[in-house]
Amino acid sequence: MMLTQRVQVDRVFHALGDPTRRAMIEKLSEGPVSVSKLAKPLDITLAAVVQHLQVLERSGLVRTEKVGRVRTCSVEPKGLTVAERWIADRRSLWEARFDRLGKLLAEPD
Amino acid sequence: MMLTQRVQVDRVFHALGDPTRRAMIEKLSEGPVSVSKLAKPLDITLAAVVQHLQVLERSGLVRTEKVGRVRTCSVEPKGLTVAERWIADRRSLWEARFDRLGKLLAEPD
DNA sequence: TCAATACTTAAGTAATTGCTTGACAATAAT
DNA sequence: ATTATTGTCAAGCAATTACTTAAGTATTGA
Repeated sequence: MMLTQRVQVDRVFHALGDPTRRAMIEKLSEGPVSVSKLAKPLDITLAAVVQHLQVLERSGLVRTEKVGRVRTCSVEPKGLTVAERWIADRRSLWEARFDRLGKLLAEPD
Repeated sequence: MMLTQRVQVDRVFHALGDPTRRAMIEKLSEGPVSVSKLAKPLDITLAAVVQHLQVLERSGLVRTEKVGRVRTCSVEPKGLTVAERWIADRRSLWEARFDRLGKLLAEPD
């Protein structure tokens, strides 16, 4: 199912907006870990971590897979790409503006 | 005044976490505008826009200057760089992991 | 000078969010 | 078979956040 870009951007930036969730992504960038190992350094309950994990999964930033009783979490590179592209798009817009401004100053009427 | 990176990252991603604030940045990417012009398409009150603007300014994503009675807002490129770098750092970490995994698979003990 | 414009500020409200507790299910270890 | 581990789910609470209203200030225009 192909979600609109807008909704994807909304979810990704909302997910990245919370410092605990970013800390989780930072940890996962080093490699996949189980939910409880992910929770250990976070001084919140496991239940809270699971809730953050749901937000991260729905955003596409994290992928999880359960085998036996342990769920293993890992970063989903494509998720971060959504955020990267949004930022790059903004940058290209103001850079284009900056270029036009430069030309205008260089070649005054 | 040199803020710690962590606080900057917190503020930037918190600011980007709200869809209205992103819409404001999208508009500002096209060029500087006054507060009231920025507010026009946003179907919230001017006061609410000013509050979002304060968040954006404190995050370093937006810069404003008041001349006469009109405050002109523009994007601050350096702000987006903070977010870009955080993402790039995550990416480099899991790419390094991916490389090690590749070598491990290519040259089995 | 009087009115309109362009914000600003403070206070309060409503919605969202992050978190906890407690009960539960499934799997693994002894 | 019990017991411990690992995670899930639902309900509710507390803090934060987004927003509004209402009153005010400073600047510009007629």
